[in-house]
Amino acid sequence: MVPVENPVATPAPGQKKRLSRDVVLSAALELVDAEGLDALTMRRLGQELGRDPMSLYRYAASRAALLDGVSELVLNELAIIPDDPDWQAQLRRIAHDLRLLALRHPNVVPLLVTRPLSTPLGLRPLGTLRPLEQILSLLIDAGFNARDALHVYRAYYGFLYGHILNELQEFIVDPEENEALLRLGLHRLSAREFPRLRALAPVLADYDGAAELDQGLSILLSGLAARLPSPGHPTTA
Amino acid sequence: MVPVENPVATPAPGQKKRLSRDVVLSAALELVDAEGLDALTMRRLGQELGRDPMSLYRYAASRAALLDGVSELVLNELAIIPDDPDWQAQLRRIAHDLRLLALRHPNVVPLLVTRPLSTPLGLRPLGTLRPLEQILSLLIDAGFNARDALHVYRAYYGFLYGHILNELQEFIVDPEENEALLRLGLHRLSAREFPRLRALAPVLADYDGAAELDQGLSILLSGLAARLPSPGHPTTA
DNA sequence: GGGTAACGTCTACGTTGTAGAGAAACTCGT
DNA sequence: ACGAGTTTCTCTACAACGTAGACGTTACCC
Repeated sequence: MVPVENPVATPAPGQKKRLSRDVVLSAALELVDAEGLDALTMRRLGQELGRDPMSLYRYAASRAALLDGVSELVLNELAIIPDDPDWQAQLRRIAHDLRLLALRHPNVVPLLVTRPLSTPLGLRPLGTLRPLEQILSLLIDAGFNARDALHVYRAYYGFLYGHILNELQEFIVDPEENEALLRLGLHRLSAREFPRLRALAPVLADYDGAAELDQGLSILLSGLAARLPSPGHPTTA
Repeated sequence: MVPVENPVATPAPGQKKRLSRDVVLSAALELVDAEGLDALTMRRLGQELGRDPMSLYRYAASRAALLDGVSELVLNELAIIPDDPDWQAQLRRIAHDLRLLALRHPNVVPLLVTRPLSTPLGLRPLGTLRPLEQILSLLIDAGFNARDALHVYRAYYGFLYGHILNELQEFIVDPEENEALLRLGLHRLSAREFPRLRALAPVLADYDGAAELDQGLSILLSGLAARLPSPGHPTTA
């Protein structure tokens, strides 16, 4: 009998096949999703893949590069269709998509947010620059000039990231507990120094992130549209 | 001769006086400002203070707690005067203050942004909750009901943090280099895949963060004011 | 002084990222 | 089918890290 394609048939899923960048990054993402960023060590990831930790360096030059890879992988889940002429609707959709993505991978958000701070724009993983490029394209195609497109992008992405950070911060600690003060750990706060916060406990506890995001977007997008030469009529600049 | 207040006069600055939480945190902040977050290790900080690393544990229970302490220290630089009835002006001022603070301590921003993600609201260092409480106070005193105040706060802080992250990301790499494409490292990008980004190099290079922040705030604040029952006339809810 | 508590140091352990040398497995021309 | 050449993976080792626990040292109070 000739050897089969996969020489050692490993019934247990994902044990000993050939490695690849995607396999490594996916495993890394899985680990981060399941146990948080700190759990992602080279040794642990190696163990998860049934491989020597050192083998990983073939697919990511360092731990930092591995983290970048994970960011990239996650951002690839975001689809941007640059053909839609209705830029506001498109930006709205993308915002909600990104929000859901963040909720799906909350442990990755710190990466998305902080890694770019230590990497100059041009040296970032391409996957993380693609959304930027595509949104610029979208806006320019919709009639903005390049400079204005950049302004819109900045206000938009700034607000979007801000919202996501905000929402993730307010995650409930102990869903078992149903007294809001306790659930958020607010009982520790002195009632004299933090009366407002304590009083807001119930409101804090039921946070509708999607609605809040949408309202903010409405304000921002209509404000931007009003303030800039409306797309389709390239006026000044 | 009675012993003086400071028993051992150490002429060399900052060598051997008694430690204290403030001394430790300040040294930590200095180190982070100068060399980045990774440079802040217990051993290194100990060395910086001329002390055994272990002594630090008297003043911060762990490295994580030390980081929280640094966040707190930085946020204490932010002054909020809760008496101003002109909430928009006040929020504007605070936003610009926080922006400058972030530019002064760019290496601390990742802390400000990510630490809260791993700490439930109520368990955060008090110093980091105080701004929240004070801004809520400000808004409520200005006439908002509690629920609306929270909405305003969220939109505002979300946008503010988003802007700060955005601005810090676009920091120039090599100020010596004066060709924008090169300065931002954008020359690495394929002209086919990233035409928009590359074309925007000169615009990216001269980023007026303060102006951009201010415009965004204008949009947001006036939008919020228009959308909510105007302060002074507590209507619904 | 002497007792007590706070402060600081020492030593030691387990874990981390990763350099460097080598073994093992795959690929391909013949 | 086979050996050369390349790619992939493993082994060993090291310096640096966070921190537990026991111990010495200093400051303070009556």
